[in-house]
Amino acid sequence: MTNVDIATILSRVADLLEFKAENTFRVRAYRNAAHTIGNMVESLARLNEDSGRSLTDIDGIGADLAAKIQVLLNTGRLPLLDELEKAVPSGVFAIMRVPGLGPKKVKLLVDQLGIDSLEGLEAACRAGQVQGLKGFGEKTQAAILAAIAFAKSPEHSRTLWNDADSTVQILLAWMQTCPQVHQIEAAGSWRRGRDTVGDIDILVECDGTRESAQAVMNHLHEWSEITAVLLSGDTKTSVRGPQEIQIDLRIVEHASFGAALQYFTGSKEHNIRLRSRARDRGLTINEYGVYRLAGQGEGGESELAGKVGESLAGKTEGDVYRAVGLPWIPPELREGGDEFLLAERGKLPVLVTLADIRGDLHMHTTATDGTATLGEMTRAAIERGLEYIAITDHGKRVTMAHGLDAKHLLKQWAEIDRLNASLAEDGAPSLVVLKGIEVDMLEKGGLDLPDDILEQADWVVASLHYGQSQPRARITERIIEAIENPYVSVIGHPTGRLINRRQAYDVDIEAVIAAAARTGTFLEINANPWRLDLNEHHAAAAKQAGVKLVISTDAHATSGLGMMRCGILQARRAGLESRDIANTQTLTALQSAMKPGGASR
DNA sequence: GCCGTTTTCGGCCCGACTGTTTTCAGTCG
Repeated sequence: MTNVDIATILSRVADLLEFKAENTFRVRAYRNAAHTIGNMVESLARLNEDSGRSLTDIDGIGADLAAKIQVLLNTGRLPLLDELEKAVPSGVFAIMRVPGLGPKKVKLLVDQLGIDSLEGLEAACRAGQVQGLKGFGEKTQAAILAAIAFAKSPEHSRTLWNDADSTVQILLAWMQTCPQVHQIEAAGSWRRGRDTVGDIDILVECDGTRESAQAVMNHLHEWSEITAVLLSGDTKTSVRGPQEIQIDLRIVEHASFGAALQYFTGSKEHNIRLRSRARDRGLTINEYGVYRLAGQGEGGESELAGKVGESLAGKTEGDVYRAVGLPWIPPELREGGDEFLLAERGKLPVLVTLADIRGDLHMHTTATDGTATLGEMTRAAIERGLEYIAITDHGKRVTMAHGLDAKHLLKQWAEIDRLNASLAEDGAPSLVVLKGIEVDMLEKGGLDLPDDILEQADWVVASLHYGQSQPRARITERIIEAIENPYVSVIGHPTGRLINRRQAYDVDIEAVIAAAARTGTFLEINANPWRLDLNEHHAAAAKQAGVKLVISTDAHATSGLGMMRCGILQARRAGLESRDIANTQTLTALQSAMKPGGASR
């Protein structure tokens, strides 16, 4: 039973409890636990074997959940889940996912109309049976039909960060042409740098009059890319934009901009913790500012039940965090994990930035499946201000990409020698090109090029492209064998996931990290927006184990070098600092940090 | 169901928008 299995079961329990209209805080407890466990790298099964840590040491897991997880680990089943599933029709899950339908409304539909599937719900709406129910009217019934149709149409997976970013930039440019917009920021998961983005959240400051707010919202509605206005009130509107992505716009005044940016950036879990912290201090935080709780101030009683008096903070995010005794927390860390502990102790990491990066150590050319020549990639790297790059075309196993055999590889390396010589002609070279290769871990074990060739390389990326459906133990064994090869510098995209397209292969990532730590092998954060592999949780675990990471673009064209920023965001979400990343170092420092026996000794 | 130098019981983030309502519940983020 893996962490993900356990998280899935706890999450299902939460869904079922929610449907049964159980205590919302009980539901939240199950969801929190599922969220925490799903993101943990350390396996619960193993944690259990070690007597060092117990389940209740995990934040949000108390005696009851610990006992239930123990039962799951021992038997693979959870009696509570079995019991709940007997009582609730299975189609309820699909119905609960229809936007606009929550537990209360779904329960009414099930109890009153006996609906137990999405199809049943659609039929009932068409027959006009829904609009008679208490709390349901004509509009609700129509909205449900529209929501079902939307849910059925194309795919509604989350958008890759890089794609969402394109939309964000165009949208911001459009909104800035509106004279009533004083200040504008994109927030939400885009600002937190998540690998995928669910919807785009935009925050606008205007002068606070109703007319200005309406003008700003109208301006968004008039954007040519808008296909539907989902809702529109006094300070908030939601629309459907390019590729059906939802855009939420919120309008506030100057004095509230920081508080609103904090609120709108999230995550939800982070905000719940921040606001709880405020409560502990006799304060309350909303998107308008920080206020003293009623009855807590020294200035006498107030008629208001909640906040009293003037806002104590709100112009900037820093003010809001300061009001609860914390330093400003970078958006990438705001996931409701250990960021509060770190902030409180003054131990927040100084996160790596794009400007820290000196080299790019994974890219392809026309020699295999790239679209730019060696010379073109080199020029593009110089234009980006890089100090060194490694050319890492595919080894021969990747036949689809015309992978290089030893003869062709040596020919490319001779060409690189000549290129480096010409770059150094006028004194100090502006850029050094490393002779690299991306070797493949073969299905039967071993690599697709012999050691006596790899020995001559400056930089060796080892990746697994084939035999991805082999069992966990076999895949893990292949990767560890590569890690133990003295000439392998780094493991490329270590889990093989392609976001929204392909699951990661089944690998014991803890064992891979341990082997990398033991041998001094680097692990890659592949900056390609589809990959972002290692993910933030794995990268954080690698750092914890003392492994150095390399952020590489895996560029197949000159434009691909620009994806470095996506890898940087991922590294920042993992809490990585410049010193945790090998390619923030000078080439000399990088080469002396490479593992003993490595090619560049 | 979790959690605690104010609490081991009684709290648990907070507000906008909509639709169906004669004042608010449900949903969402």
